[in-house]
Amino acid sequence: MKTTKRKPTIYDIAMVSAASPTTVSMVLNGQWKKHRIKPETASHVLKCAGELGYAVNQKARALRLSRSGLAGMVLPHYRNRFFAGLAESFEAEARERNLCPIVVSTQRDPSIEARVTETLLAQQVEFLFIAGVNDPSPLNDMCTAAGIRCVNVDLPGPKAPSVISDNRGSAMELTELLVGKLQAAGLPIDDWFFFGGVREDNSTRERIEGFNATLARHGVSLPPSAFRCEGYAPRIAEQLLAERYGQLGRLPAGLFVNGIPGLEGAAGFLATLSKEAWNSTRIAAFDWDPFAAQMPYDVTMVRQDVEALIATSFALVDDYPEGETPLIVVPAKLR
Amino acid sequence: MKTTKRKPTIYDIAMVSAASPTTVSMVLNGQWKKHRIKPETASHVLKCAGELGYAVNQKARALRLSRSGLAGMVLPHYRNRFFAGLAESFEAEARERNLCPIVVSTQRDPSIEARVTETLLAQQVEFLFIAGVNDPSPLNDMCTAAGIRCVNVDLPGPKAPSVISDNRGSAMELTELLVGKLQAAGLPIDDWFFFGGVREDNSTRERIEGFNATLARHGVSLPPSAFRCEGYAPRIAEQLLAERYGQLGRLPAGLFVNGIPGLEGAAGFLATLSKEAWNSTRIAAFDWDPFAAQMPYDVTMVRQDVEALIATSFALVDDYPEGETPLIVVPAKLR
DNA sequence: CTGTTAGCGCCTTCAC
DNA sequence: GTGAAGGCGCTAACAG
Repeated sequence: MKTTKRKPTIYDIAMVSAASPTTVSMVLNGQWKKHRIKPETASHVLKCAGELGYAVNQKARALRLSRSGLAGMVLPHYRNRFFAGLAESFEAEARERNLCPIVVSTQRDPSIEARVTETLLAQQVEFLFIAGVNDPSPLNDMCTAAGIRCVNVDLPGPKAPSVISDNRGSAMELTELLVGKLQAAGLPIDDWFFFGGVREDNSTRERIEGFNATLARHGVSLPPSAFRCEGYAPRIAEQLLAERYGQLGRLPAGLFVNGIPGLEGAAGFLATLSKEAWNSTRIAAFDWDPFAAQMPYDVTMVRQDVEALIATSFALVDDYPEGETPLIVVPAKLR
Repeated sequence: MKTTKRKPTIYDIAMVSAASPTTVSMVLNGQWKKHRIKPETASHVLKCAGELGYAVNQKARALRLSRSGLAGMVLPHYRNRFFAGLAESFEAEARERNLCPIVVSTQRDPSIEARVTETLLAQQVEFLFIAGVNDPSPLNDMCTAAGIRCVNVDLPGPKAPSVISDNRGSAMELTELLVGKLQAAGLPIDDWFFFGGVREDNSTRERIEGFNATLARHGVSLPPSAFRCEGYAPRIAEQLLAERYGQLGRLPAGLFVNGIPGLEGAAGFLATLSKEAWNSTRIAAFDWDPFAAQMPYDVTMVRQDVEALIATSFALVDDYPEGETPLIVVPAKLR
């Protein structure tokens, strides 16, 4: 076994195969047909390359072609099915296009978001997808400054094209479904608690709007106290729900959990209750989790269509609306 | 706002700041102190760089220095807390070292595993961590052929240094704990079903050994029929459990679920049962999931120490045991 | 059909 | 203190 320290280059292959570097390069790129290189030469070169264990140095190729072959994506973390799905769809689609996916998590920390974006841009990624950050605009600015295309995924921003889920529509559908369940169970339809997420976030705002719109159609209007959106941490949701329970002396009939981390927290509190308590409530949640679906209480979740989100984003970078920042809305699915 | 197509280079900065490319390079690398460049020159260069929105081209730097600044990791997916945790710990640690993390998922598909590894090697990653693949050895060979260090994370292999969780020890602890719970509840300690995972996998083998060893200490020996390890898919686990339930007409007293996807499937079947059924069983599982922890039945999970796994792996690439392939075992935590 | 040449953007000796 | 020159590995004109 050769234990050469240095990796073989096309010059090594040229040496061994007694061809010129150019010939080797063309053969390796499969362009030898076009340049009418003798098949025997080609196969000989290929054989030598194989024996040397040659692999292109993408760095050098990238420098020469000024195409890195890298596709970048930033997202907050992988700890739930939504972001995990985004990451996996992104990777699959990138591979499909012979790009190397680089996805990096930011923990929703603006300073990490900036650093990561900088790193990715320095690596000359061919485009950047931005998901679940605090505010996409500064990152969008960094990209345009570097002349790199970017698209905001699932959170809109004025500085770049955005692809988002139909949060408003899904919230309406979900609420409608829950109202039906409450009525069927003989439970009141005007006794709700909406919690989790961040009020300023577009998705939260849209979901609240959809929720309210559907309730309004049923003649229900909720007081501000029925809404508590104070962050993504499960712990917060758990406390908020416990607090609400303390105030009412029971669970609200309808629980609208804005975000799966919130449901995680809520589950912690619900686990302390009895079956009777569970029977008197119906739960709606964004997004979807396989374990949550097996809980002993009634919970209906919305699964965002991550494949569509990613596919649409890729279509967008292919056909980039230079200068414009359209907002594309993708429907979600109910579970 | 400048909308130059081409990204600025150090030559652009040299032009604007009226210094030479060398000076610019040294300033940008923070080596100007060492080269006794005038502070005013330095700050002026820095200012110009900022105004131009300059960012180093890592491709070019990598080519020149033959250091890519990239750290690679492959894993099967992000859909559970174990792999999500591995990915996030890896990223954090890589960032700590000013490396750009590239983690790619393979869906446990050997052909994707090979392709991904090839891609990562072509990108000149400085080292590669390999987790949750089918068989690490071919990938290890690719790495050594390319002269790139690699370490197997949580699955050992003879071709590279490996860092794994103490599956045997944790399984023993977990089993001991479950036996205690069964005894306390007046349930039999010789009525078990062990399912999920893949028999050939090292982790499964180790867990079975630990499980059996602890039971043996309690004078219990299980028939082969008590073990069913036929894959990682939740669906399979669900079927196996349902089947076993059908055979016995009830749940086994002790359920040992090998892998969180298995628990996901098991949850699906358990959800169809009554509270009485739940009360007559105690569940043990690898690994940990926040929702599973809130289930209405008794489940004890092992949380693998992903931070330690990653930290140990990084230590290993720093101080690489050239030629040797040690096996380092890291303890896990019970929950 | 194949070889020569000139960079891609950056860093690092070595002169001045 | 600063600048000039060469080359990392690869590719795409051009010449032969």
